Amino acid sequence: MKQGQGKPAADGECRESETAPDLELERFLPYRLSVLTNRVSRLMAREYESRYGIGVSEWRAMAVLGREAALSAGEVAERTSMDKVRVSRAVAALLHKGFVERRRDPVDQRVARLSLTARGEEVYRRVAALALAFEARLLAGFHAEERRRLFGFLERLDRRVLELGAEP
Amino acid sequence: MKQGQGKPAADGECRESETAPDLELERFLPYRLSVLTNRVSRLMAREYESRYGIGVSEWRAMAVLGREAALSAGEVAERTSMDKVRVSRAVAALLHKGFVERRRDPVDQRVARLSLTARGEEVYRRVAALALAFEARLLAGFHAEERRRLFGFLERLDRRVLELGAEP
DNA sequence: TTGACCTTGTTTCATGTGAAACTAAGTTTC
DNA sequence: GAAACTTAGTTTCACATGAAACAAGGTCAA
Repeated sequence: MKQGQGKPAADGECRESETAPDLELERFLPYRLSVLTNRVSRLMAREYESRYGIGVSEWRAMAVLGREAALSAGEVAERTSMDKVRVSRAVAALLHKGFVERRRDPVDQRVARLSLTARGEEVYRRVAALALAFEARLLAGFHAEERRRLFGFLERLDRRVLELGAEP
Repeated sequence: MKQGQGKPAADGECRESETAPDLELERFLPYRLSVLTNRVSRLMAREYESRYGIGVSEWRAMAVLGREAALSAGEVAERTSMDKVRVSRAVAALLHKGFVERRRDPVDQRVARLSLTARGEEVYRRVAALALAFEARLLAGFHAEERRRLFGFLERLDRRVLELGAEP
């Protein structure tokens, strides 16, 4: 099924810039990451979206507010790696659903202090449990050492991509 | 900066379902994958978008057509893990830009056989080279054994997520 | 050969996204 | 103390996404 009539890249000659780079998507890291990530996200989101009616952005905001209350929108953005627009919308939705409450910071009227409501806390606990269970199933075949290594790799790649993004 | 006033989860008691699961986004695999992937994709896409005016979907379609010509849209979808809507639009854009040509399959008039044009081939070669160079920079700190391990992990996770998605 | 069904690919529609413009509040400078 | 600047968060706009409806071709059975 492979190699319908691809480019075997001939052997000898190699006209001009016709180097025909050997790029196979299956072995290309950005592609593999993208496909895997989308599958993981979709599968997990499906669960809490259908059960609790919240999307990924909302869940991320709740996840940080569940551990640390009275954050500003900007702090939520930092901790979730989302931009401020996405946070703004996620928070608006959560306010509307009654999972988050907002009060203006008395010292600086521009910032809004965000916290989970009682209902929000409840949902947070459930979704957090769901999420951890999902992760556990995902990593079921990995023993402790492998998990460490996996996270180590992701950590290194993340640092690296930030470096590369900063340079040019 | 951490632990503004989070939930230290007390120590002894644990009312009702108040198990307060310990979910820290930084240590949560789906989140880590998502953030890393988005950074990688954005950074790389920026390069070829600005230079060659093609987006991620278009690039993926070209990547498979560059190795294997006369594919149907459905086959492109399979090989790129994109759905048929995305492929349809990517192909429409590539046709418009003159990077791809389409001819109806004489045997089955429903399917369209897609191939890169000469210009498409040229762009394919350049973007492929760009992509491979980018990947090389990304993996610069990984020696061969680590790369193998990394891809092995991704492979296992991918299989696992497909299993989990198929079950329920 | 005609009618029921399936398959390929496109279009519609409702939603999510982020860059840039914007509003409101705070700070600085002279 | 008021113009100039900065910062927090929202809104606008233009575009990407995917589920579902659709059109057009193909297959199968009676």
